[in-house]
Amino acid sequence: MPRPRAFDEESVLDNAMNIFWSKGFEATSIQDLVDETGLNRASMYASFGDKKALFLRVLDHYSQKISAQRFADLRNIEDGRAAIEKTFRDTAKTGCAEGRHKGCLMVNSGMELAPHDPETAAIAHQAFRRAEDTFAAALKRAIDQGTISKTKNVRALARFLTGSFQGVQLMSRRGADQETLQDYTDTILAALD
Amino acid sequence: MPRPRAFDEESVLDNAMNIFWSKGFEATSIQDLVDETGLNRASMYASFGDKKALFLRVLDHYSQKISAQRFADLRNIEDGRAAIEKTFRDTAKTGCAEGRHKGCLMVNSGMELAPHDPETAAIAHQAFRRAEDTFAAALKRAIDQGTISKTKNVRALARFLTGSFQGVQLMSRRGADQETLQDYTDTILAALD
DNA sequence: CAAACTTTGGAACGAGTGTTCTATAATTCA
DNA sequence: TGAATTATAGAACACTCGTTCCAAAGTTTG
Repeated sequence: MPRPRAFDEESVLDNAMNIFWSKGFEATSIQDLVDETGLNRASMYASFGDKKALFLRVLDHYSQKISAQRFADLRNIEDGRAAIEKTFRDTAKTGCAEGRHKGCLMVNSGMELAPHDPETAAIAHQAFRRAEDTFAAALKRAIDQGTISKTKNVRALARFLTGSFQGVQLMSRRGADQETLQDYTDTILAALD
Repeated sequence: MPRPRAFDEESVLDNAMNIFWSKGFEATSIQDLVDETGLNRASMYASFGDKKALFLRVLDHYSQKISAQRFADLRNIEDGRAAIEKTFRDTAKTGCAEGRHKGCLMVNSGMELAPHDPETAAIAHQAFRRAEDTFAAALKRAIDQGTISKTKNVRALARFLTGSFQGVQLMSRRGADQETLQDYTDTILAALD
């Protein structure tokens, strides 16, 4: 019965995500979103609610589409140590390859909003809690496989890797050069020995 | 001849710094600054120029007053390894002690503005380049003193420590609990072995 | 075809933004 | 004391912000 939508929700979220990712929440205006998504203001408010609600949708979209991909290898590669190494190497490579240095939306948003916005804080907290668990699982595999010493504290190491992952994303957003990022990740991975 | 200023420039910068530190550049309004510094709008513009100029002054102020203090031990403690350890332990302790989790203004600002503001990007870049050199100097001392293996790559390790330092600041701004921060820093320091 | 219903385009809103202006107050030097 | 000079207070500015409203357009079902 109703008039059908003229836009694809997924691609609108993609576009909105890229703006928030690049500029951050506060610096992104509704006008920016209208311009970049091609979507009309009224349609935006009708479909997604206000700016904050759209942002939370985008955060979820990012989590499912980008983060999931970033951690796919970490989950799927059977060799635990190789999984961790590939995750960091790929992250570092991507980080200094992209022309616009954007880092990771989840890290960026946590930094920008967490201290004053409990909702975003909770989402970011949960996301990295999950990352920590994923690292822990890979570490356990590696220990079972004998590529990491069983004397290591898995939880502490997982926290270290999670923090370091965010550190790499941070450095790449700040525009770190390839050499620095390489040294950084090499030393992170050497900490597994 | 002129009417003397009714405010102390240093304490105005202190107050302005705390707002920017807590809320970030974009989310801080001129009204916030006026309210918190007690300084009149006109006086603010006359003395510091526009918002961006004030922010750059604040960044410099932070660098001299806060950063310098944070890295004082790293420079001054003769025992290189102890200097590094104390720097990280103190940073982690401060990071989860403060009621309001603010992190490090230089890290925050680099994250928020670097991709779109060359000025801030350059200031942050220089600041952490200096930090890297300070870590490198401490590492060299430690190697000379025999507390760190001379087979280590000093530059790579310095870059790792600089990235990790920012990672700790990031985590503490995101509200990481003490246990996580502790595990994180312990593992960072263990990488020196 | 016509009724029902939703999206669309674009104007409009009030509030808040960063910034500037003007008049007044305060101090010092002649 | 009076002229010169600067800071202060607060109104005012133009603009952008996020948000809402309304009429017109479009599609589907009866």
